[in-house]
Amino acid sequence: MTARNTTAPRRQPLGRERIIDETWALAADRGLAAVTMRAVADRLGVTPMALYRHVGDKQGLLDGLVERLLGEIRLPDPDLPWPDRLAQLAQGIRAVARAHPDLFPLLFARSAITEPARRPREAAYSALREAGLDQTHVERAERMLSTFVLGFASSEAAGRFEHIDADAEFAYATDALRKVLVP
Amino acid sequence: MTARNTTAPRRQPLGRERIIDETWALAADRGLAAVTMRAVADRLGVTPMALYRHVGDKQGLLDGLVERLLGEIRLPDPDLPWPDRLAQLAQGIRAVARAHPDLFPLLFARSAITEPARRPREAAYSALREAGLDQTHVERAERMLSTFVLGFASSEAAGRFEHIDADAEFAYATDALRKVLVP
DNA sequence: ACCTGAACACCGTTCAAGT
DNA sequence: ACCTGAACACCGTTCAAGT
Repeated sequence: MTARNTTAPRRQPLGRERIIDETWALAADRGLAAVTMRAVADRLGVTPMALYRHVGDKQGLLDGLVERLLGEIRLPDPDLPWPDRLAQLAQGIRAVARAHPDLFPLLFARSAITEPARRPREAAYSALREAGLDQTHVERAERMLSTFVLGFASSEAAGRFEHIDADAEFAYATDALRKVLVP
Repeated sequence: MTARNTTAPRRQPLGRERIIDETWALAADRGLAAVTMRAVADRLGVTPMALYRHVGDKQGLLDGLVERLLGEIRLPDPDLPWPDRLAQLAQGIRAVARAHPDLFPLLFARSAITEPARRPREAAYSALREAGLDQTHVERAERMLSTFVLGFASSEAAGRFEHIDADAEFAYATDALRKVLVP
């Protein structure tokens, strides 16, 4: 509420990177609801209006969070056999959902086609190609797997699998799905 | 913006049912973003404060929308064989997602355990029991199927499967999933 | 080019008061 | 019991102005 950074006014120049950094930090310690143009500006010791030049608008701020969220997904070790790579990627996505339960739903609204979603998707493609699928089947299998994994992770983050052995169930289901998609 | 219903002041008594009716209508023709305590009150010719006694708070309004959303799911014809019942239920869920794309994500945040989610879930249970699964496997299969169907429907509503034959892909994936879950 | 100040048109919610 | 009026503490965003 009171002005911040009055003793240390603008060390670095403002810019998208620094704004998203602070947005991410704010979301991490106060939750998604606390992410407002005003609050982010406050943390940067700047007027809300100053942000508009760099991030467009509020949605631009959220896009920044989606980017970071996707960047947080640990990519699988490329030396592992392909089934392990798929499993590791899926676990990486679940881990992000658990670490950022309130941010995770943002992935459902705007994801997939955007650039930052490419790296995890390519990791899945690579594993599925190595499994022997041709390109059309690789793409379809990736869509079905990611749909299930995102759905599962969202459900988990929302507490839908509260009293259930989610680890066992997830392992079982992804294994079964994989067997169907990769005959 | 201007006062409504000034010529026809409060015909019926205010109450949760009537409030949620109007909320649903508002969401249908102006979108989820237009659903505010003030706008709903305005449509009812009443002060925003009047709503609090009946719906608790803003979240109570959204819970009402979730109820209606679940109520919109067409339940399968009980005379059909179980695989068709499952398919019909899944299509019913997709249909709701397509009819209310901006409301549908609400289902992910708060669903499953709540009472209004019971009817579609019971329909799935019934089909899976008829397929010969015991109760533990019925519940697990339902969780996995609903996770996939909700994820697929959300993705579709968000436009993730824009240039893809979603019908074919959905049929293929749910069929495959069913074969795995119901051996 | 980049930031500020003031303003506009909103929000959800509390609280005391009216009937 | 049920609703209102006024107020509080916020929002995102526009616009003209400053440097």
